[in-house]
Amino acid sequence: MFEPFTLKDIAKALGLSTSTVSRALRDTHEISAETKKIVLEYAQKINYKPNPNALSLKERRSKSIGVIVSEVANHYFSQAINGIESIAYDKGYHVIITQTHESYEREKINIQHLASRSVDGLLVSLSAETSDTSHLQSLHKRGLQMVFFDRVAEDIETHKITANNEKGAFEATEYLIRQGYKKIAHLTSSDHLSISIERLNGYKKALEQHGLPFNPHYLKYCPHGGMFYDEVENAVKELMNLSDRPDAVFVAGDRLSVGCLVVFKNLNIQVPKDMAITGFSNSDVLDLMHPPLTAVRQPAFEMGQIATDMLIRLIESRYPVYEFEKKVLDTSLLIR
Amino acid sequence: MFEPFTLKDIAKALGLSTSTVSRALRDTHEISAETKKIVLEYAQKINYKPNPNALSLKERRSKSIGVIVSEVANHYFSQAINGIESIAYDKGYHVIITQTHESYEREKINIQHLASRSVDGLLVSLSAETSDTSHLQSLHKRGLQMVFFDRVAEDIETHKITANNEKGAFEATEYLIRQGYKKIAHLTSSDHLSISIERLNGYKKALEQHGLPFNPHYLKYCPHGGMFYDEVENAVKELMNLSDRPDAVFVAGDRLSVGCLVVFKNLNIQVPKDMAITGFSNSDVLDLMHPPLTAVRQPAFEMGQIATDMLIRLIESRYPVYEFEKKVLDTSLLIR
DNA sequence: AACGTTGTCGGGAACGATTGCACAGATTTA
DNA sequence: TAAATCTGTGCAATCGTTCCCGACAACGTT
Repeated sequence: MFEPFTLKDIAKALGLSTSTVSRALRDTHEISAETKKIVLEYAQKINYKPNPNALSLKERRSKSIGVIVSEVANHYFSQAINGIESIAYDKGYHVIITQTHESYEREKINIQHLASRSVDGLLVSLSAETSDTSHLQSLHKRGLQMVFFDRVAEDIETHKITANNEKGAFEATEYLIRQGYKKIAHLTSSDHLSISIERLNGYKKALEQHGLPFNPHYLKYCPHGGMFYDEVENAVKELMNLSDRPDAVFVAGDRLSVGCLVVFKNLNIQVPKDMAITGFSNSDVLDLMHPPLTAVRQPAFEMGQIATDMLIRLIESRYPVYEFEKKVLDTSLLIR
Repeated sequence: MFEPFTLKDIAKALGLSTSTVSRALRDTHEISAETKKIVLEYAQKINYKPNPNALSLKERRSKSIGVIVSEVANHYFSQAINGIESIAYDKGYHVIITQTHESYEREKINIQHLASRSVDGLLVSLSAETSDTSHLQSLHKRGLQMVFFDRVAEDIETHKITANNEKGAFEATEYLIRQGYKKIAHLTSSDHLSISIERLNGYKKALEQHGLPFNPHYLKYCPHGGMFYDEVENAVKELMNLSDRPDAVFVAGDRLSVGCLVVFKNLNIQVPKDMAITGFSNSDVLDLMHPPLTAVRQPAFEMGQIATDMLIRLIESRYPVYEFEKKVLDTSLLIR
């Protein structure tokens, strides 16, 4: 069995009390310089580390934050996680990552797990299936701090950080229009996700501004965020079988963009001859793809950093916070 | 502040003692059915969850395992993590993921952090920079259970799980040979990594078996596992500047394979006209790449599952274990 | 000589949950 | 009827750490 050293071990070895050892290690003024030196040296020698569970129990906080994302294999999220870790480690916080795989049930379980005292706060990006946020509501009401990033819950009052989804979607759609496409479809995630709504708005606005009609048949949802291949394939097939078949598609997510290309390939749909495509994606191998994908890129790393900074400020605030920020960062259109 | 409910809260509300409440929740025989019912209903109502820190302190274990990988953005690792989580959750373990970004220093810090009592065991894949494993050795000697996967430490006696790297490398190299290439270079990670050594052996064996000489100038290492673009670019440039320039390259890793394609593209090296390429990769978008990459795929998900199962068996074993397994899983060659 | 200061240190309670033990009251047994 | 057994519950110790109280020297002051 793995038995780390405790204060008691040091105290016994040095013939002191645990309180003296504790104080020596915390560099209290009431311990003599000589004792401090002895204790510190011995602690160093055996590589003593305080038991974090005991500390958490005593301090009633764990110095760790929980992160809920749909998938770490998603480039947007893995970049955001890197941003999260960069800030959290700096401020002495541990990061616990959990994945929902876009499942509402999994999200509930993960959040319950994280909430039950082991984390001081939550960094949340909702799953595609989630429309009811009461599991988060109740925890938030009871005082668990949380900050939303990317996929935010409108009905929970706290800090939020998103990309400028509407503008990004507008630019991507406008790019397709400028390329000469007139029948532009929109493939997106589930309809209740904040990012879906905003991106749809940007898409509609671009159509409107360029005098193109919005065709409801051109709008396809994937309620599971493209987690299942069939879901994407069916959506694409429905688009292709329309009598007034679209000539381009604007895709609203990282996983969907890749999934869409795979479906096109499998269905032998030539891009961009049969169908042009542009979409949201943070993949770093976009220009290696065939066909290359013109994409809207979100500042994922920065979003992770900002969200973490906001959360830690909430956690460490000595007074309750009633003013909440909603920060919106610009996307960039990578043209290929 | 977020103050979860405790046994004391329930006891006070119901006019019982904490011990009675505790026993009622654990369904001990010595509590009357009536009391149990009252306690259970109330606990359910307020959604009581025992404080995991208090439990860890008492039980002297945390029911959580730490995972050390280089990057979650790497498809091999993200798939392995999914395998790890699938088993761990089933058995009631929490998973804490940390990234080294191929840095030895970061690896040491992460492992120290995880080890200091908060995890019951470690699932380790070494960073590219790591050659000295004494930071793991000392913890292992003191009884912290660990299982290595993919990048293993030869000098630590415990369970290990790897892909059949030698065979995979052999097949990939042989594939290039069968395609008619005769001057095959090898781009790999740092020289001390177990996977590098094994893959190099497979590469050499394939050359030998087909009567091709091994040219040391065709062998290029990336000590940081391709974390820096320059590292890969320099290696590739050196290969291209050789008087007897290679006509193909076998790449030994996921990140390197992608990195190599990016460099080729930036240097305007046509694939496979100027240079053929095949390598280890678990990316799910391989056949969307331009050029498509014939790749050796590792059973990442299964490796994660098996490693986790091994680790949990070690953790929960009532007797010390002295017999250790080294499990080797076959790779598959995806030809494109 | 009696008192207050100051500098060092130890004792013990607390954090939340579990559990061996004690004990009251009810029931059964000798 | 008294003793033994059984039920249901509470007390207190424990895990490792911190921190409030004191204890007790060795001083300096009056």
